[in-house]
Amino acid sequence: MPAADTPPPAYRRRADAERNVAALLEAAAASFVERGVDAPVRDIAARAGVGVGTIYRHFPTRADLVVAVYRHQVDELAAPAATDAGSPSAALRAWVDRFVDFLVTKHGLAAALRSDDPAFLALHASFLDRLVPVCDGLLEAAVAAGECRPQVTGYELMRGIGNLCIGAESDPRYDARRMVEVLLDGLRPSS
Amino acid sequence: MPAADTPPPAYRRRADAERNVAALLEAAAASFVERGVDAPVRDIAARAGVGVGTIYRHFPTRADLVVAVYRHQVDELAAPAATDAGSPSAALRAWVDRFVDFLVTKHGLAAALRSDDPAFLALHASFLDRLVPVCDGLLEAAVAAGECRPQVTGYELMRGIGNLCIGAESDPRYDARRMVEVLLDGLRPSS
DNA sequence: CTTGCAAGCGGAACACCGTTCCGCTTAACT
DNA sequence: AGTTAAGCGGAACGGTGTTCCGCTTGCAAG
Repeated sequence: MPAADTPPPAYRRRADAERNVAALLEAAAASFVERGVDAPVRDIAARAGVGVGTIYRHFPTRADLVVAVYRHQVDELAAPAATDAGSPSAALRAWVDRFVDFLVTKHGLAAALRSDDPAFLALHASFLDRLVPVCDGLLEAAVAAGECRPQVTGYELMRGIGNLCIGAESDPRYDARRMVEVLLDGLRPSS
Repeated sequence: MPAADTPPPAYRRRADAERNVAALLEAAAASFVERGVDAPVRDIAARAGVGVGTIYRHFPTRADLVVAVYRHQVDELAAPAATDAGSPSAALRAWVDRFVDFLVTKHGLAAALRSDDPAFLALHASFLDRLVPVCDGLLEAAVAAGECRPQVTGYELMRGIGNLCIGAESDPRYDARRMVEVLLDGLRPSS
């Protein structure tokens, strides 16, 4: 499975291949916006002006494509917060807000993270490997400061937040942000 | 769309049809356990010893089949609690526990409730119509007693709980029950 | 018991999807 | 210009949901 995004891949890729990968990433991003991360392979290929075989050559599994499309945004989530939040729990809340913003704007991504479809398996691994340590660090700091009860692990918290974001984009009566807030409130030490 | 479960359907159904409906319900229930509520139509039909056309005749949409299979359990959830819980918030918690138990033991049902697949549309309506009033009543009582903050609607709470149950059956590191507990804790009045 | 009819049935057929595979094209280096 | 293999396209396959229509059969009337 090729890196598919990092500019210097050890030994050069052919120029047309490079072009196709770029076109595919752009086409996939557009299709994901319009039809969600389950957008049909053929649609993406057609939009990029390539055959379906070309998709599978560069992105053997759907997860590879999704990861590549959202690589930069995940990088930003994995990076330390730009501004100081004042307290460990405020820092946790700020990060969770960013995470929710990311998920809520991606059709079907939150659901894909919970899918047992083998094509999405690598997605769990990739996203969680990157983000769970961040979440865990923030959570443990808040716990150490006595601002959170140690009820859940960082992993569980991320999964719970991800779950609360599922379907939010198509249900005007459901406010994922508020639900996540309530979940975090549930971690506050009892009076 | 036939009632498919109530014994007296106004004008009698043919005896073989009645047998087939019963066989289908049994086959579907078994398939749902083994392969989840997305079990292939052909599998269910084969198991019941009927053709696929027969499924669609009695259950035009997958939602109809799912609703029929779980009808009794939903009825129980819609019925008032058998025992007095002591306080409105304890009653809410008890009911939520039952709801979670129901969802967690059904492969893919929680996810189906969030699916935007048109075949599942009627599922949202049916389940929510039955259960949201119950949840709303319990929640409002708890709010009135000052045991819950009025942060969310009964609808949102049910959606949130349902979401927290997605994928729980296949992830040993994730405890849906505990997450739901935390969510409910988030509704307690702040110290 | 025979007959007529429509409810009901089966499964072929169709549309769509992910995925694989292989013969052809073409970039890149000599 | 020649050589080579990386890369490409899209036909083909298997699995799905869904529709459709000719045949079967329960059932009631004669």
